[in-house]
Amino acid sequence: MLPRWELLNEVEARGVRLTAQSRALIATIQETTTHLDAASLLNLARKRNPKIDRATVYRTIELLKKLGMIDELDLMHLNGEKHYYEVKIQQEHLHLACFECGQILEFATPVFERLKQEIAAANQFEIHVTRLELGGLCSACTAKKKVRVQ
Amino acid sequence: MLPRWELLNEVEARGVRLTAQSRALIATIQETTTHLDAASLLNLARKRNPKIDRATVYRTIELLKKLGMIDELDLMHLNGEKHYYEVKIQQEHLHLACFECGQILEFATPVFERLKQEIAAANQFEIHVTRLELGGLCSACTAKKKVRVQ
DNA sequence: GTATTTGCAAAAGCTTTGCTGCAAC
DNA sequence: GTTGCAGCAAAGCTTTTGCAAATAC
Repeated sequence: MLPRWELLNEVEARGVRLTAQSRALIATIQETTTHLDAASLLNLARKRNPKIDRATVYRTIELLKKLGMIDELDLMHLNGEKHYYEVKIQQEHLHLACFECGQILEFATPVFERLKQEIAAANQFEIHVTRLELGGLCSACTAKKKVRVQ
Repeated sequence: MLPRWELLNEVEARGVRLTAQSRALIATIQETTTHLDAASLLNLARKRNPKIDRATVYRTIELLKKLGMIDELDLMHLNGEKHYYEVKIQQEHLHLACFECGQILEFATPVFERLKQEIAAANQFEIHVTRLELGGLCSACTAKKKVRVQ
């Protein structure tokens, strides 16, 4: 795993004061390695602090987004319109969503970095956030499909 | 402008029967060059056929998506959670969304094609849909920011 | 004591769905 | 006469917001 933000330390290092609730939420995001949506995050964080409210979840997510410490994903809207969150890691990566089995693959390559540089240069665009998502069939589901066709 | 689907012809060529309503909707999508959301599409299409309903808009969009003739965009959710639609063109391109002025830039480059090939090969993934969106500041807004800072 | 942040509940925004009736062949 | 699509209205899902009460310092 590539280096991720140490969320709690980083946030407080920036002078933001945290309450018990947002601390529980941030700790939950930190230790969870799957892609969390707001509802799942709420459920998990309530194990640490049962009185957390939905509104606090969204407000904490908003904070972490503003600080640039988490990324918001759509994951091709495979399961409705909700958003997913992940701690930013140093190396930008992309998400492959399988329409068949719902699996999410992550992939990083230097070509992506180069592409970003080209985009920024060609358009004089200052890139803050990147979201590259691809939908299709993972290798397992492609294989299954071929069997079916034969 | 790169070649786009001739939506009406193409859809009917695939044996789909269209009603006056979906025909009006598809014609509207065809001739509109900006990124349309469902509500704007409805408003525009009603000029051709005033009795179109919202549900028909969504059902027609669904059809075109399934046929792979339009792409669905989020445009970094600059204006809420709605989706935007555009007729697919042969060359894949990406969208740059300016957080400051809301402008959407489009950009195409062979590097993106190469990246997709690499992704497909490395993951044995059959890519059906691609969504690359970048958020940040366009050149004008970057310039303004610099002036302010000086 | 003052300034924030929370919880609650309600609203908002966008999309989907069930059902009845209309339309197409 | 069947089959299916449209319109309508309601519901659904996720996110946002206003406000009074609670919390942090």
